[in-house]
Amino acid sequence: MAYNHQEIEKKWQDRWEQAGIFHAKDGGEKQKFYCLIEFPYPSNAGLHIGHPRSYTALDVIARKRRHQGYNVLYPIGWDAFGLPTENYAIKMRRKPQDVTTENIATFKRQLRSLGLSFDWSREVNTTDPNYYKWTQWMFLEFFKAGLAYKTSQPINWCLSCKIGLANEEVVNGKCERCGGPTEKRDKEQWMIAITKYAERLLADLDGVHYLEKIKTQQRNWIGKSEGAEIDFVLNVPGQEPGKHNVTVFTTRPDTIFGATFLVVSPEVGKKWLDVGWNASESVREYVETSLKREEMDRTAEGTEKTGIDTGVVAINPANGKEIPVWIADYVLGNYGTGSIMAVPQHDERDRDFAQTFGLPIVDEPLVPFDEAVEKVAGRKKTNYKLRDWVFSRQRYWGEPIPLVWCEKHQWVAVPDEQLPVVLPEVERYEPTDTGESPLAAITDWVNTTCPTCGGPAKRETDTMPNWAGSSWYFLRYIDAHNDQAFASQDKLTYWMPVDLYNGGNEHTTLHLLYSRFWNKFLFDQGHVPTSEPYARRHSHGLVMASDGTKMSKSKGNGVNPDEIVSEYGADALRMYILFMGPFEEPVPWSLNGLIGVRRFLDKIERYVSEWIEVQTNNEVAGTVERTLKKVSDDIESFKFNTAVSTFMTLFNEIAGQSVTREQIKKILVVLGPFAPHLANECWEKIGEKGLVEEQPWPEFDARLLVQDEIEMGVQVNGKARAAIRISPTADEVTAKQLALAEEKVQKHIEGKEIVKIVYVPGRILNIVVK
RNA sequence: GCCGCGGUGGCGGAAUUGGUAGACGCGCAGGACUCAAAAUCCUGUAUGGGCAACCAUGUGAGGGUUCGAUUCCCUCCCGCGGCACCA
Repeated sequence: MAYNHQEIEKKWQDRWEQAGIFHAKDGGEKQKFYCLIEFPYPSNAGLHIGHPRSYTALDVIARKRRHQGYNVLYPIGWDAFGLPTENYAIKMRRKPQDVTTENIATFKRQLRSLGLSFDWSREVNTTDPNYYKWTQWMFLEFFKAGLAYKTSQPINWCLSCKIGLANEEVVNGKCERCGGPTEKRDKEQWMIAITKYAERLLADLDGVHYLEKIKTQQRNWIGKSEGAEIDFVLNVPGQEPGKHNVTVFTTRPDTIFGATFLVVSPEVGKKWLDVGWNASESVREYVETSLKREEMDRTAEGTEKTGIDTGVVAINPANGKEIPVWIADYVLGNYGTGSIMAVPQHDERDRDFAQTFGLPIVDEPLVPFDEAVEKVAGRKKTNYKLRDWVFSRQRYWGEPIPLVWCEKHQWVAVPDEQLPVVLPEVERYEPTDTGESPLAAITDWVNTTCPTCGGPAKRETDTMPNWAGSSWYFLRYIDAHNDQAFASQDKLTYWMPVDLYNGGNEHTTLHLLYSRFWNKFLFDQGHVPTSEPYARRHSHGLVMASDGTKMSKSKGNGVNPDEIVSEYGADALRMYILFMGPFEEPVPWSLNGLIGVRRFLDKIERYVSEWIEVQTNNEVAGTVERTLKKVSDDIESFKFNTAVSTFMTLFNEIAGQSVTREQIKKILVVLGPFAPHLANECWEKIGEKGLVEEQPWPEFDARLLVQDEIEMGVQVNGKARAAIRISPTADEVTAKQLALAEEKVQKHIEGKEIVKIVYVPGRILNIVVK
């Protein structure tokens, strides 16, 4: 018989709530443990079956820590600004505010049904003015520190979202959100100077405990490279020789003798033209067309190299030789100096180019790096691939940027006491093709007075990207209802840093990098106590559809968590999602797999129902202890799948016999983090009082962990031939005797000479014969 | 191209300071219970042969080290993720 999950899950969820046992205390004797999952984006699609993977895994850890006596903070909130909601609201002709409220209610109901041990009293919502007041305040801190600046620059413009994107949001030239094409547009944008922190973001990775692949990915993204800047004197036709020069960046100054031409990017070419370079018509045309080419097109794999000789000649400072200067779009305008010295002998791209255009390739000897730099009067220079963060969005559903433009005083920060600058509620907020934010049309709101001089002024109408609110939410959980500060210093000092943070790999170079930066900045301003926000970062794999492909709305191959919970129960979903495969890997969903886990839970329930207390059961004492230890260890190493299978093995072994009260209690406590509702139900069933959650994590009896007798393999010439029952500490003579007594062993050594016996106590005995 | 990870039954996956490969679950087959079904329980389930005791083969391919290799080394093939003309 199956147990009634709907009844018992509701029952225990209510009891937990009444007891308030998941509320973290801001201080006290206990050691703190701050456990964090990436807060969800409450889309109108509702909870995705993948969400519980991360949440239950950390729920298991959070619950275990509470048993172990920690003061655990496991909070939850909503990252609710953003495009999908806005687009949906536009389509439905509704207000994003209302849609968001509804979506959050749905998510909340769904998450609550899973029995996660969140501290709901600290719930945060990035779209709540009481929250974004502080997001705005922090932005102004960046502004006041000179790290936020407005500049006109080519940005990635998504044609269908009608929005400017950060570099990180453009994947293969396409919009990361909608997959649509992007183009370059010149636009005034607020930027935040994350590049000022490039070195620290890189160096401080050494001091945090992140999965190695996460560190590697961040390192690559920051892309540090050390080299030198070198000046080349130019001779421009029709101009006085030596009047101009060009600076190149290279990581290989040691190859400078092999430099046979220079290449400047079309962007640099444009600058030259702008200052009056009298170039040929074909050069102008090349610059024009390359600048129009989409990034994607320009950088795609296998793209034929294009370029044009400028007629300008440069002098190689190493050997005084004249070399031609070309313009080519394989050189990027926004990296290094936008110009390079081409060494076809040592660089594949330069060689390609040289071969395409018949430029010389010479093999010159290398000179030591430092010597080369000195000889040509170069300057050592470190460059990073990381770019400054495009912080403006021309959309409605985001935090207004709290700045005011005054003709006299230029950009002026809205004073603290006037924060938050509340997003005005309006009827129309569709994006515009002009690239202007919809807020620009609300003249009542836009027109204001300058905080400095009281004269007429206009509000900034761009909003922040949704990475803003998520860059600091972990700080707000610490003191979610504080209206004097984003959080009190005492509480921040108590809780920071986050001890364990789990989230998706897709955020490694976005949210994870942004929030590290944001926190470091706040640290420098004296607002937070730690330079790094997260002591440890782990990640989970996606839950795929049963055919191994990504779940998607259009394919209709998704799984609805509500249906699973109502039909099979939260405990079954929790335990299955942990069991389905290694936590860091993507794993396909299998309904049969889930049903199998549910069968196992029924088996537990049956076992406990039929349980009759016995005074001793030494038979299984070791098995029980080893299960507890293995499950404990597996939780620490994120091996939830084998933890679940260990429980299955245990129940297979104790089936048909009873265990003592102490034994069954320990089992239920350790089961608790995985299937908390059922564990409590069983706890009550065996006549125990209170909640499983109030029990200490069981201690293991080390003596019971050791088996006095094990089955050990016996090999002949490395091939398994028999197994003997033996003490794991038996001496070689005993082991040898037992092994040689085996019929199967005798058969294989008959008539042969024993050359050697390898005996590893408790592991193997190998008889080598010839 | 570069960086990282991986390749194990029909399927998801276990096992690595080198030590009986295939735990656990799914699926499948057979049986018990039942008038029957569901549920549950029991048995079997890498492959080939004997079709039972057993023998041989077997962790992407090929070499190597070792008493012993899924695990370490070399060469190669395939898949996944990230970066991608960053000089």
